[in-house]
Amino acid sequence: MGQGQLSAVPEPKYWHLRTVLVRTIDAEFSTGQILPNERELAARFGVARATLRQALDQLELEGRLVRRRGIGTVIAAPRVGVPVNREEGWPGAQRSQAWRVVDCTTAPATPQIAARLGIKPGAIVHTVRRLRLVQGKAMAAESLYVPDAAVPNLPGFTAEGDRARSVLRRLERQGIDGESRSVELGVAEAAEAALLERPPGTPVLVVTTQYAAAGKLAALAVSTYRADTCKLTFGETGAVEVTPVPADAAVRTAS
Amino acid sequence: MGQGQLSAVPEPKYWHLRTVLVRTIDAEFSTGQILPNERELAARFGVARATLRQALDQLELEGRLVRRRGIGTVIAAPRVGVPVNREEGWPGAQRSQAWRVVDCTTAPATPQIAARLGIKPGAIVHTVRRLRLVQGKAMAAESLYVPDAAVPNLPGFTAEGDRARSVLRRLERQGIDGESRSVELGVAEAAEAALLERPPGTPVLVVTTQYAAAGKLAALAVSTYRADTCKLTFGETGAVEVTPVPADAAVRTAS
DNA sequence: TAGTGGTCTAGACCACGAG
DNA sequence: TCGTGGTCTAGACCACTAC
Repeated sequence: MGQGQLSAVPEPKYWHLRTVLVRTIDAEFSTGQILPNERELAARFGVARATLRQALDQLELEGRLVRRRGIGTVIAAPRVGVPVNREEGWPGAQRSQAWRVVDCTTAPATPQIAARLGIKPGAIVHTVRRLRLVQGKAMAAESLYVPDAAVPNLPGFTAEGDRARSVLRRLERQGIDGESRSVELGVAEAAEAALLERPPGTPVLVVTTQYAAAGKLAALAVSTYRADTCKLTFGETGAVEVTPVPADAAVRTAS
Repeated sequence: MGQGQLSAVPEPKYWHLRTVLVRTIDAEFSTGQILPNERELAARFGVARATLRQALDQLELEGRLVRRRGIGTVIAAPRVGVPVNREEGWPGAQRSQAWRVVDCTTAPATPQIAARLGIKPGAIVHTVRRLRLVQGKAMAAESLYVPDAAVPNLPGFTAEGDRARSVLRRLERQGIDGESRSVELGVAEAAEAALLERPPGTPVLVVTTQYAAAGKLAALAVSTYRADTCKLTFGETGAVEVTPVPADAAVRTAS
């Protein structure tokens, strides 16, 4: 691993440092390998540790590095392509082991949720929290909001696991007419962060899905995907699979 | 604006500070207003400026704040919903003023691009860079890679504006059979950052689209959307528009 | 010129993981 | 116990904007 000596350029040190590190990583390191520790790297490049960390922050945001306290900074595996579509996301897809129910609550809707569901504030809403596992790892946490009116006359279960299953089965049975989605950047709050086994503030891709059935909004799903390890994929009709998924990044840089 | 006094909790100061700031902003500030300056805020909450900045970093990542050097920290407007679909993205949609061509180059493909296009390295590829304007502001920068084989016998224009138009018109005429997309988090490199009028390292949503025509990959688009101001929307068939876009955030918190 | 956010430093201590 | 990354501090200087 080269020595460095940042030239006196008008760009910030941490940005130049990032560029140098990208080159070094691509050339001399491979997935799973551990970088020298931060204090040594900082010394090697002649910068303060905080400045080095600023560069590492960037690389972590890009999914190139994972930093583990007590372990070190390791080269991350390429991001996992996670299909986001009706088959994968809709509660009906119980057959695919993609989602695992965490818990389920039934309560009057908060004003915000009511507004987004298009129902009266205070109307009963079931909230099913689920966890999406990919290759055995928690990749996304979801809150699925279902107006009680959309799944009327639920059996009077007491166990929340039973109610969750009941709600999901109802949705599955009635099917959906369509869905509309949005994706934006967010940070994981405490609860989500815990489910995703990450610290609070972890960047996430927030996927908001509206499921329509019988001309009404049947459910609203807010899913937070780990931005460090996930690449959301949206397959579409008629698409031709050409690329056998080449390496991974470095392509945007190569424009 | 309240005084603060961070309680001695086991969570990091900057995270607690973020929570306090979120509440304060939601309660006492509205879009466009300017927060007290960083030095004063730090003093008010009894923390170092760096710690305060860590909290502000989070809020900026969430799109709640925009910090302008020489001006101050202002409350950001809600994110703009940006439609991402065939009508908006496909070069054929010249009628919509969404995209503006920046430049166009014709050159042998780099190994990375060749691999992703499923062509031989060194084969000729046209690269059209475009800028997506929403409400007059630059929201996304795109590199559209088109194998020369997909648009054969282009007229021998010299001006790159003409060649760009020519390539796009060809694509438009032949139409597409389908497309497949992926979305992931990235940071803006120097060139993209300049187009987006943001500093290098700005977080972006990277949308990669494969356009298929006649059973082959006709084009590959890599678009980088400003993560701070954009919410990507994917409209779908049969979807029911229920929400008239309520306020904005704060809903995920309210789960 | 004065005020803002952006960068950078040198140091300290803490929390976690492995031995 | 030791080494790692995570947090926090107090201060300095720079770059940009407005006046």
